[in-house]
Amino acid sequence: MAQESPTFSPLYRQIKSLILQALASGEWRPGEAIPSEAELAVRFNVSQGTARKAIDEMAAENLLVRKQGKGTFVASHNDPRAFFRFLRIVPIDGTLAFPQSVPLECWRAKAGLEASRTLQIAVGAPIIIVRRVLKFSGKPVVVDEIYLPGEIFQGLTLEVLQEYQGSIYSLFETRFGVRMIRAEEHIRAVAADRTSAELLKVAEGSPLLSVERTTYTYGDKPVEWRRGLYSTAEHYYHNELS
Amino acid sequence: MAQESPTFSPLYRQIKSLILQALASGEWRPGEAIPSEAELAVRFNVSQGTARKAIDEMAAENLLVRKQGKGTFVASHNDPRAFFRFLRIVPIDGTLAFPQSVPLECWRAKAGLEASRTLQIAVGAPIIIVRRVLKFSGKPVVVDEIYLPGEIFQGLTLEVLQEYQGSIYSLFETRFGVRMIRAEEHIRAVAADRTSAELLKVAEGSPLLSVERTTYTYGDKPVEWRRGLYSTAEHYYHNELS
DNA sequence: GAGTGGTCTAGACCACTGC
DNA sequence: CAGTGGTCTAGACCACTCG
Repeated sequence: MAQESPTFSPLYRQIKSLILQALASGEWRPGEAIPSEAELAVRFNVSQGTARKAIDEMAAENLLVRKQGKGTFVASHNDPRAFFRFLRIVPIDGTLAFPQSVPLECWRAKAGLEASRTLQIAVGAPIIIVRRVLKFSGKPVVVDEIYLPGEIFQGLTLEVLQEYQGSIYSLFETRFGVRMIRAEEHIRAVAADRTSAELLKVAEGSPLLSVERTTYTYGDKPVEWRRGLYSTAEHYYHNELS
Repeated sequence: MAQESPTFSPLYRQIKSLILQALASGEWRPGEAIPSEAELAVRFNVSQGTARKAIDEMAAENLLVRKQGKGTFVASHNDPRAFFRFLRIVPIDGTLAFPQSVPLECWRAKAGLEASRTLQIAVGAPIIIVRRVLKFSGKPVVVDEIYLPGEIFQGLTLEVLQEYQGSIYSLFETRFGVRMIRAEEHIRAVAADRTSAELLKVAEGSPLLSVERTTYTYGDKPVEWRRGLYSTAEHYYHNELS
C-alpha cells in the first residue's frame, strides 16, 4: 500500500503554525492576551482540545504564557521574569541583582563577510553596531558588541539606547517590533585585549569568557549577532543541562 | 469559603511521581520498556489519557523516551543520541566526532568542605577522584577532575574506567546503577596551570574554559561534581537559549 | 457569577512497528 | 494482524481571577 501522507502533519501543528503566523504578523502584540481557547477553536474549526495542544507547545517554547483564570498572553521581554533567560551570568556570592546597561557607542557600517553570513543579509548591506557595558552593582562585568541589520533597526541611535529604561530586547520589541525568541551561543575563553581590559577593569591578557550569540525572531530569521566579553572574576555563566 | 486543597496536585502528577518512584527503585532499567499506557492506566486506576499526560511530562524531561509503535523506554546514556546532551563542546570546523576518553588517575580521598557541600555528604566521608583527558581526533581538548561519593561508586578503579567502552555516564549507569538526569554548570574563564597546559598542549597561562558541574540523579540527589578545563582554540561550548 | 485555563474521562480512529 | 504510541473529539467538572 502506498503511504498516504509522507509528510503527515497533525491538525494541532497546522493550528500552531497558523497562530505562529498571526504572532509574526503582529495580530497580537507582546504582553497582550490572545483569544481564549474556545474562541480559537471556533476560529480554526477544531475542538478546544486541539487548539489547546497547539497552545501548549507554544507555551513550552516560551512563545506564549498561560495564566490560569486570566488568559493566554504573548510572551514579552518586558516581563522581568524573562530577563535572565538570555543573560546567563550570575554573581558568585549569590546576590542577584539587575544589571545596568551603559551604551557607549552606536554607529553605522556595511556588512562584511561575517556579518553577512550570520545575519543572512547581503555583503555591503547597512548594519548598526552598538557597544555597551553591563554593570552589576556599579562594577563592569560584560562588554558587548552588537551587530544589527540596519534595515530593521532604522532610527536606532545612542540617544535612544541611553534613554530607554529596561533591557535592550525589551527596547527592540516595543520600538522596532522585533521579538527575540531563540538564540545560539558559542562560548570560548580568550585573553583580554587592551580596550576590553580597560573597560572591565582587569589586567590586559587576563582570561575572559567570549560569548558569541546569534539571535532569531519568528521564522528562524537571524536579527542580531553579538560578541560579549564576560569578566568571570566575581561572576559565572550558569547553565542547566537535562 | 475555605480553600479545599491548598496543595492541590492533579492526578497525573501523582501518577508521575509513582512512576518516578518505580524508576528510582530500579523496577525498570535504563533502555528497557516500561508498561504500555493502557497497562499503566489499569495499574494506577486512571484513564489512559491521565497516564499519558504523566508520561508526556517525563518524556519532556528526558526521563523517558517514547517510540511510536514500539513503546516507552527508560532513557539511557547508552543511547548515542543522548551523548551530547551533557557534553556541549563542538569543533569550530563542524566535523563532529565522538571524543575518546583517556582515564589518567583514580584515587581515594576523604571529602573536604567543598566536596562535602556539593555532594551533600559528611566531611571526611570517602570520595573517589578521577582525572581524565578527552581527545577529539587524537587531540586533547578537555581535562576533567571528577569527584564521586565513595559509597555509591565502590569498586571504581582506573582499570574499570580504562576497560569500559562508552561514555562515563553509561558506565555509571550499567555498572553502578546510577543514572544522571540533570546537571548544573558554572562556567568561567581561567588561565591554564602548568599541568593542565601540558596535558592540553597549550601554553601555560593561556585562557581555558573552566566548567564546574554538579550532576544529580533521581530525587535531585547530587552524585557527581567535576571541574573540566576546556581548550577552546579549536572548539567552543555550544548553548541554546530559548 | 461569568470567563479563563486546567484536569479527567471515554471512545474512535490514525500511524508506526514487528511478527 | 495485534500492539504500541499519537491524534481528535465531546463533555463534565475543577481551580483561579476579576468585577
